[in-house]
Amino acid sequence: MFIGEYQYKVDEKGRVPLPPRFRRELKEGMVLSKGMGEKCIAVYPIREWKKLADKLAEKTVIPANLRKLNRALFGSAFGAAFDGQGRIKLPDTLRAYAEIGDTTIVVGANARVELWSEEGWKAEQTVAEEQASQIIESLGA
Amino acid sequence: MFIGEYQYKVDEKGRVPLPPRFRRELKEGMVLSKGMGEKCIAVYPIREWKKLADKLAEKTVIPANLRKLNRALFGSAFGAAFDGQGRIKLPDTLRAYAEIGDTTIVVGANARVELWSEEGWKAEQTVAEEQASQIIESLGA
DNA sequence: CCCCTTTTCCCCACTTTTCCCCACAATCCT
DNA sequence: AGGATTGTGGGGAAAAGTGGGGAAAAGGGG
Repeated sequence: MFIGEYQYKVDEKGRVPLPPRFRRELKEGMVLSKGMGEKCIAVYPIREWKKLADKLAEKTVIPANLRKLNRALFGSAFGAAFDGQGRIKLPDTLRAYAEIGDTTIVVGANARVELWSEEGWKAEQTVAEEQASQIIESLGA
Repeated sequence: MFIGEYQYKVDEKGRVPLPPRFRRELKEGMVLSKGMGEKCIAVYPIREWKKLADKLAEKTVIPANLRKLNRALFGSAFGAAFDGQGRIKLPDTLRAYAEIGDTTIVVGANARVELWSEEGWKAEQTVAEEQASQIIESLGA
């Protein structure tokens, strides 16, 4: 389970360190892809990625919108691994898609990790909180 | 069950002691997150947090608002544990969110604990009292 | 086909931050 | 009043963030 919010610099070579707390779950490898619907980079542990891929493969009848999702997911996917310092390299295409400059916000989102630009994360946050309080109360917490 | 209201100092390193009475229930670990809707920090015993997380994980759905909830909840959540002196460290993002300076009010709220700024707690209290009297009367108490 | 240029990747080193432990002072309970 | 527990502060060791240099690989031109 990934939780927390961290800010890191992206160096001129496009490298980003991930929080040490996240590294254990990602050590076996990870897949980067476009965030579904949002302007962010999604980071899946290799195991979670496979589960996701299997779920999509099961559906023999594929509605058009799912087919689009398929293309967006797999077409934009890159494998990644840590260097000796716990950093990964962001592919230029994904970095441009998420509009990440020389700083990024790393966000734990349960089964996956997300990388945001500062501006994008701020905007997302304000929208999310209002809905969150309502749903939580409906869960009885 | 957490009850009572206590005032503590936040030292320059962002550490806060929790009331000794609370420590037994939190000894196995805790999760800090934004008090959804209110400007405070919510502290859940690890067991309570997992119950909440499981309820969300059940829903394999993809709706955008649930995705956003995931982000708001898990993104603002941080694991925490006591140091040798019964203190925890407040993450900077949460501390800023709750506008907690060098003093905080620790409030027992049944299944969870809440950390407030002095001003925020005062304001919340006056509002809460009015509503409480109404609700109690409606219960015939 | 070879060599030179450019890029990528890996490793090293410095600086900063974090975490853990110790110590003093005030308070509570007996 | 005495002892134990708790609030508060600070120092030191360990880990993490950041940047840069050099070797290996890839690409292009002679």
